[in-house]
Amino acid sequence: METLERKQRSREQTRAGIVLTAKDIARREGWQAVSIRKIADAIDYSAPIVYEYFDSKDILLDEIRNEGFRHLRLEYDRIKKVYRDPEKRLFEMSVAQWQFAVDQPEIYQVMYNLNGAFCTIPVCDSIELEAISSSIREIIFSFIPKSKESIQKLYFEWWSLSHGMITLAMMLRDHQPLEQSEQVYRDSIRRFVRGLR
Amino acid sequence: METLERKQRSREQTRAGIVLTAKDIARREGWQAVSIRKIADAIDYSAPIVYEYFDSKDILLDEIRNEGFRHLRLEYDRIKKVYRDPEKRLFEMSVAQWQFAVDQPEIYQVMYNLNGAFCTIPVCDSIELEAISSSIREIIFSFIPKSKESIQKLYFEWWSLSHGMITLAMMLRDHQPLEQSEQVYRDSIRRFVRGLR
DNA sequence: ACGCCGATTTAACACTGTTAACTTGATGTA
DNA sequence: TACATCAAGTTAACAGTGTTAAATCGGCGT
Repeated sequence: METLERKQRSREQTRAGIVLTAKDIARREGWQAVSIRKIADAIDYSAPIVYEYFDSKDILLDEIRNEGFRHLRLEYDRIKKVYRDPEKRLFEMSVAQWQFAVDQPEIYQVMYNLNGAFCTIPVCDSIELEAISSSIREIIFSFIPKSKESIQKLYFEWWSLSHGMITLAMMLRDHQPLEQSEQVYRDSIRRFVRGLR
Repeated sequence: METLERKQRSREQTRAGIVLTAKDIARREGWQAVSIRKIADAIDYSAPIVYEYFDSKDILLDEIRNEGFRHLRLEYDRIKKVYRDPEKRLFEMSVAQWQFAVDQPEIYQVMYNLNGAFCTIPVCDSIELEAISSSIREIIFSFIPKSKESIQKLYFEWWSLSHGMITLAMMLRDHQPLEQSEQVYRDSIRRFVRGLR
């Protein structure tokens, strides 16, 4: 008989396969084209098998979303290790967020329910998101120690600026080249960070 | 026999009814809950009737989206008539955009494919959007006459700031009261407008 | 009375998420 | 060897989706 670990390993492999193909379909055809049956076909199983790994499509999407936030958090941790200057840190984190959205747009979409991606589980409940949030707030605090409310306000401003530019840059990508948008993004973030001083 | 106008009037009424119920369902249950059959039921017709007025769901959504942009443009025109100072104009237009998104979130959602709303017709192809865009760019130009590229850059910055704050404020509404977000919005827009000077 | 025409509906197709019921093959036991 | 058990996986079904072709039905003119 096969050992229990062996079974578990194969379980984790098919689980990973489900997540992978979901992202793959989303990347190529958009999230509205992602269906359980299509995923099942791709991993050579029938549809109900997918439900052995994820209780619902919603939960699958939530998993992918949190995977995205986790990835971003790891990037942030890496940046925090490399740079000590809070200004540099915040700038590099912003750039990392841009790069993430450009490299894996389908993940960014499911994180914020953009462009046909739709997960009913509230984003704000995500622990991963909370980790990211406090990570950024911490840095802002580290160079202007103010009240919780002021930090929250500044964090909201930073997030809005970054998120707004990313989503609009995606939307206008045929109308305004991404490199140009990125330049504006970097300038704006730099100005924002300077403004914190 | 009924006159042709009479027929046309009733046609336009049911057409308006379709649009109205679509928005109504979206407002109460979200865009992912809007279906042709549900709309048809609400206006006491069978599903195929809807297709007499809109060739596809996509086109219906596009209509609603453009209605939204048109509404916003009218607001902008009104503001331009009331105020002469470009700074005041841009500020009031920004506030109008905020108010619009708060009052009719379902429209704002379909305009930008947010939260389950999904229309495959590219937003950028909308003439109404173009009208709005040039309206804003015109104002920015009116107090800093620069090159087309610079104006486009500033417009992109303004739009990102506004759109980013609106979408995140919606997302965080349970976590951070809308009134507070609006205050931050007004402050940020004011700063942006000042910065143009 | 008949035929036409336009308005409207029914029925169908290929999908969707999701679940219950079934098959199938391998294993352990008498 | 024969039988029971059990897990893995499949089929089939339900209610819903967008969309379209075919059928119905009522009123009008001839």
